[in-house]
Amino acid sequence: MGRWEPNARTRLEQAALELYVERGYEQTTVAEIAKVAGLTERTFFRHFADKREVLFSGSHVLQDLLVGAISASPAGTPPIEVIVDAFAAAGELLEERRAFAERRQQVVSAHAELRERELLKMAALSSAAAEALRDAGTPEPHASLAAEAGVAVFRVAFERWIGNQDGPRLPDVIRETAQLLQAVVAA
Amino acid sequence: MGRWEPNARTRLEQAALELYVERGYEQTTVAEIAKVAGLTERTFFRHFADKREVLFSGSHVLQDLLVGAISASPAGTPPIEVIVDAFAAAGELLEERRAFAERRQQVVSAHAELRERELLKMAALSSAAAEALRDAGTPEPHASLAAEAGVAVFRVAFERWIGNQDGPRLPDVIRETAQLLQAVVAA
DNA sequence: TAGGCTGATGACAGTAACTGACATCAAGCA
DNA sequence: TGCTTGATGTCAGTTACTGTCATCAGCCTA
Repeated sequence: MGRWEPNARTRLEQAALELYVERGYEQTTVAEIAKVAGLTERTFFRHFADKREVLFSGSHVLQDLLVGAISASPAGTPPIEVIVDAFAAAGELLEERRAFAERRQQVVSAHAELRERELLKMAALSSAAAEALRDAGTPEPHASLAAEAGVAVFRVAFERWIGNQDGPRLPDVIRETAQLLQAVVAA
Repeated sequence: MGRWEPNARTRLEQAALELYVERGYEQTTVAEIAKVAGLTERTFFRHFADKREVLFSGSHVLQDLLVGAISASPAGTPPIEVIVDAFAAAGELLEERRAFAERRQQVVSAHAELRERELLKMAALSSAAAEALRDAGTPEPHASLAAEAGVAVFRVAFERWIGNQDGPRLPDVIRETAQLLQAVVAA
């Protein structure tokens, strides 16, 4: 056994979500989170840049998944198709963690500070997707537009999915929403 | 003459932008901004919710313009057309304030905290646009999708416009970008 | 096996964003 | 003339976040 309990980072994440749910984000201090995790405030800030970031460690996983899917798509596929497929693949991950996603989303959407951070993560997702598209040969501004369109679809699809228990699976909602976007934009 | 110099709010905004440009956002304290404006830190926080917000008072003007344009559009117009026209109209405002917009954008894009806030304002713009579309009879999720598509177009168009001195006017860049989106999504 | 190095943590002091409570005082109104 | 109002100042307090130094188990190396 090591000198310290393992998984400090994970313990902090769990403690934070727990407390944010129980008593709200603003009413929770970082010192409390650290204490529940058996650590100190200073250690919290060694693992996370700020009080918000502790809820967003999963976003880089999503981003890697997205970029990987884009890079793996066969050359010559239209960018919008590449993007929608990639988001559908990433959506699979969330589908598998639906209970967690729901719990987390309830906290995030209740606090402007956290919504802000989520938007920043989405913007990062969009930038990364656009870069992956450019690497695959799509020029600007088409790459950015396809990436932004993908994020728009994801946003709307996610909201429909999260608010509709027992509804269709997220990847399917994403594909369906993409078709709707196509109709809306074409009109 | 009143008891205090008038336009406290405007003075704070100008002082803040000035200092953010000169020495950077993080290196500027709210106390310094207030001092330059001839006020105290406490008064700053009576006018603006936080250190970021002082750069974003213009966003509600943009939002009002956008919503007004949507509401004024003739019934029966396809939502995407309504949205693009509305953003083009809003773009006219920025075109007229290009020098200011450029200066301000240089500060905002240099600091993650400020980019975050800008994304929140964009999200608010999207929500307000979607609501205006719904009021005009467009059902969900079409209203949200059209609004998100509009924001996507605006984002890409704004970036192209700001980075291209002597290029076409913002409203024209917006319309052109909208056509590109249509092509990208249709593909 | 002794001794030094490393990396995660604790302890502690400090800065600055933000808030609540109360005081001030010119202008307008009764 | 006196009351109310609204924008401001003052001051004390909380908490997010940072810099710095100390600690110490496990590992590596001589």
